[in-house]
Amino acid sequence: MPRTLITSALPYINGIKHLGNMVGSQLPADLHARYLRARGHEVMFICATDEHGTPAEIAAARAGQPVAEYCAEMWQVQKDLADGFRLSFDHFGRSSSPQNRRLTQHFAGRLDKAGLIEERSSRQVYSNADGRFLPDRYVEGTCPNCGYDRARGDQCENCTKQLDPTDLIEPRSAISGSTDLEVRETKHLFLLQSRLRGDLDAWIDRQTDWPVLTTSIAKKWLHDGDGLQDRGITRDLDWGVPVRKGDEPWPGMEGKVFYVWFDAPIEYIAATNEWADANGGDWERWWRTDKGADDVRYVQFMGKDNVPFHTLSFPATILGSGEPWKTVDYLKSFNYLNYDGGQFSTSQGRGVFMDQALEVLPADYWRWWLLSHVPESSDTEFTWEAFQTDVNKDLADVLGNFVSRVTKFCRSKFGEEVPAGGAWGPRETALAETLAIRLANYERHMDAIEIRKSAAELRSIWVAGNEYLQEAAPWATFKTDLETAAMQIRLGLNLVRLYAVLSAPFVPDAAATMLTAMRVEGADWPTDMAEALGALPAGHAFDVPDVMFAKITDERRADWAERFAGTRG
RNA sequence: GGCGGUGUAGCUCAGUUGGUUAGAGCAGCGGAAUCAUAAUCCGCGUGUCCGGGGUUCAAGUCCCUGCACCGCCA
Repeated sequence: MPRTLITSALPYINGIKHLGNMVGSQLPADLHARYLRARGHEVMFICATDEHGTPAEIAAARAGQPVAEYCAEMWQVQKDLADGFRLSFDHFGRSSSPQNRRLTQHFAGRLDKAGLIEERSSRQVYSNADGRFLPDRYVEGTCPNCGYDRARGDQCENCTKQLDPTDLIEPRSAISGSTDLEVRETKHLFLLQSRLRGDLDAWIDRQTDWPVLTTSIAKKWLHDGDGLQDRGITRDLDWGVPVRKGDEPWPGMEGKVFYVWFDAPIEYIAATNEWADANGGDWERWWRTDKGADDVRYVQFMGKDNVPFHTLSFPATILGSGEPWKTVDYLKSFNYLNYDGGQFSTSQGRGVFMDQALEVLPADYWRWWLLSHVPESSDTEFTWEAFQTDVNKDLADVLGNFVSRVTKFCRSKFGEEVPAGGAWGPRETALAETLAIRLANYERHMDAIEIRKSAAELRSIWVAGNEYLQEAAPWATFKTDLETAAMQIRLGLNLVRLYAVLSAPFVPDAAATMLTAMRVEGADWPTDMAEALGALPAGHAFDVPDVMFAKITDERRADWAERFAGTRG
């Protein structure tokens, strides 16, 4: 059985993600996972919250909670929302897990042994009032260049000049506002990525089937300017993985933690370990090529902003360890989803957030629209008008109405069981042939993770059912030839079953509704079209389902457009 | 400022290594049908492929340049 390991970029813990975040990682990853499971693959689908770092500490402080407690609560919130969107993770982990702490320390120890870690001293701003070192962006002050009084320590947003925190006039802590700051000498560990440049370059060169978006970003970072830079992998924080060399203490690094970008991707592995600990499975057969992972295909999903970390930093960690870990086989990256002429914005609360989306409509509406418009080759625009017309047309009119017209016609003319009699003619054979071709196209696009094309093909498959009904016109046939009408509607009911199976990766809830209505449990992916269209035999009882997709009215659309235009709340 | 991306029908987008009359869905117009969520099906598109140069027998597709919008800068 083919085995596929799928990871979605990890959502950061400090708040609820918006649809733009989800559409570029978790949602397409889920589509792929569901599809491959339906095709009989053994799938391990992993996601987790990325919990460490300063933003989490600050968010917790704002919420008046200890950071561990805050993260635990937010993890539950994100887990519930993932469930709400039917994201079918095999495990939704936490980068703060003991498994990740152990693995992160293990990798650091290995990298050190390989001579790839160096200690370097740097001068950093320390806030006495806050009792901590401040990352550059958390030092604010007046810009020496333009006089803007809210310049950040890394850059002035007003004049865009790059700054060092010590350049700022009257610097203060962005956390507490305290001006009681001093510059202290502190030591940090650096991962000597520059030494791995040749290995990484060769590794990237081998990925000939990756999207250009992915490899071009990696190449740029490898070759531009001075090339790949060594990277600080530790921070002076409390919240994080304590710096250790594997099981050993790291002299001089007491009280420091690994930088969030060092431990976060390791959580992909650790989350699988968490899964194994919780379910009694073997996680190493997914990750260690010396322990059975040789035949695993590993696919990652992420937005384009995450590509450098997954093509360079994380591979540097893995390759540098010198151990036989699995590296990514295919990296699917996405552009951005824009919201009504601008960007989705977490800080400004602009756009639709995961919790709000589920408040106004069921998951399938969002899944369908977002996946069929996923920003694969360029940025994509979300507008309420487009969302309304597309969803009403595709889901309510084309798919939902197909199910209604078939089941209701049958109930009124033949009763609630699959009618007997009649035999296929040329029209039915032609439909089966058309569907077989379209199914092959659908599979090809789904295999290649060409999501928009997959959605378009699936929609064509739905349309084919309406075309057939329109031409066959069982309501007319019924008046003159009862047997043929029975055959036609029997085929229609079988199409409902087929559509449930094929549509499940995109709209799992609607698919389940359709299968339940057809009184079918666990339908297999079709291999022979004619056979699949005869799966429901004469006499098989079914139920007429409720309207599957209520249409979005102009009033509701206008309402939402207004509600989500500005700030959350 | 540096780097990168985008600019194709009213809208959202496809357009493989340059090659026949530039495509899809939606919207719009006309028709058929009436089983169905006023739902379906069929037919209808001469769009300076952002502008300007250039390479070529041939460019939306390559090169240069200008403009506009956008992103990233650890």
